[in-house]
Amino acid sequence: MPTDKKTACIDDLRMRILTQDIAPGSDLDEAALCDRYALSRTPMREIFQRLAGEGYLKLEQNRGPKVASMDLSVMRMFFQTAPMIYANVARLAAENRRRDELPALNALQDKFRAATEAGDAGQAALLNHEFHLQIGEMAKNPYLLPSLKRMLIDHTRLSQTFYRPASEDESDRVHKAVAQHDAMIEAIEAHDAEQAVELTIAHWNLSRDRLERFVTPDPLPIDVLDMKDRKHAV
Amino acid sequence: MPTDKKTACIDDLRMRILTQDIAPGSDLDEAALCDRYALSRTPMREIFQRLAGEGYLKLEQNRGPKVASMDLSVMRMFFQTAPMIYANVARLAAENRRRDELPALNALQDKFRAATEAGDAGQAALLNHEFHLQIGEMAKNPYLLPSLKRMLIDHTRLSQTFYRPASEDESDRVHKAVAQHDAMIEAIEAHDAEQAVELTIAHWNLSRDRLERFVTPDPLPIDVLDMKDRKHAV
DNA sequence: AAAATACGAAATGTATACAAAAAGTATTCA
DNA sequence: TGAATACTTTTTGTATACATTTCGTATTTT
Repeated sequence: MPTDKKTACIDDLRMRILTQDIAPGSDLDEAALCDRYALSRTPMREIFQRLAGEGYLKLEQNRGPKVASMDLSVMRMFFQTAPMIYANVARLAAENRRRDELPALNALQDKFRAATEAGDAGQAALLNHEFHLQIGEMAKNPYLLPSLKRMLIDHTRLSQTFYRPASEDESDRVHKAVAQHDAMIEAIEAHDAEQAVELTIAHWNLSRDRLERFVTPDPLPIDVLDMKDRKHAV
Repeated sequence: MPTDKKTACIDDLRMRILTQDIAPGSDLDEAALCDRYALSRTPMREIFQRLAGEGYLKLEQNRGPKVASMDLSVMRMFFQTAPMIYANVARLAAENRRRDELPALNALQDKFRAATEAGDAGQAALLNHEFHLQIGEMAKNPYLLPSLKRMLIDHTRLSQTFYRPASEDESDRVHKAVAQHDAMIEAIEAHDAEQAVELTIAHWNLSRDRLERFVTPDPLPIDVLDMKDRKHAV
């Protein structure tokens, strides 16, 4: 079945972008990717269109696809908008979830917990992504879902360091995040919208500082950079 | 330049979907559209992918594209979510608008007013769409924009009757909507976020009742429909 | 006659050849 | 040497042929 090859390619590209294996802002080489995934140009270009629609890529006339960038001006909006989207999605998920959707959420949480305990940071970030995406699906709101998905792309890319705790304090943060997921599942299962919102805000506050630090790293020493390199560094 | 043909096709399809010239839920005939717009299948399929990404179409494996449907369960979410998205976009637009973006907004409002005065309902609805889209662009928030765009698709499709006032009372509504646009421009120009939010809520409240009535039309007489036709009618 | 199967026609998906545009390179001319 | 231009190569866009899947129809079988 050749279509599996195509979805496998899409999933792999998404994963590589989320883990920053393919860096924000970098160009994609159509021919190379066709080669790598054993697809011809036509389906590969359809994949680019799809990923662009989801916000992973940016397409322009007569040039190759670019991975969505994460400049500082956009990041400001990220931190401003995230709590609103996440909280409202959580509320709707608690209100509208179906019983048969809960096992999938629990399964993701189990895998997520295992990844954090195993210290597999990349996998933990991806499973956290899927966990919140599943909550998004349970909200049953086709208008908010695209915004949530775009937020989660950048959130996951930013959080690549979150699950690789450097200190005791940061390790404690990860444990707290896992516990918050458990509590969120409970609230959603109990149709407790207010609790789900409260937990989501707490969850956001827990990660915000860590994410912000990743956005604004220590500036490079300016004097050793000429103008050209400096432009690149920003 | 053959690319103009392509963007013209996209724009025309968007327009036809927004005006319900192509009905929600209906299937698109690839071959017929290739014929109509004088494009071969490859660019036409890229167009389908793009429009699907924007929420105009829905694509499934091995079947033709379908225009996004507007079932009642989705409409419930529409009315629940719209004020939040619109209000937040308006706030951000007032905060972040650039001076050089105001002329475009004013130009759209002029055309919009002219369309309402000329009684061109379809054009008025489309220009109202563009007006709010322009506000969305001015908000500079790539996370909210996709949600706004999806809301506006359904909003515009629902509002097809709004600008075709059947009574004196409804005509008054249209005048009020035009005046609210003027006030919103003023608030955005003055960087008055609170006022922009307040006006947006009022604008929403003005149209909500009218839209809701369009969602739940009088049911068709059931006894003259057999099962097959009934399925079609819903 | 009703259900099941098999066949054919239409559609959807993919590969590839060709066309147009952009980018890179070398050559010319000052 | 350096800027400008022409040429070549590479990349991007489009058309079309072919493969695969789906759907409608007719035939077979009970």
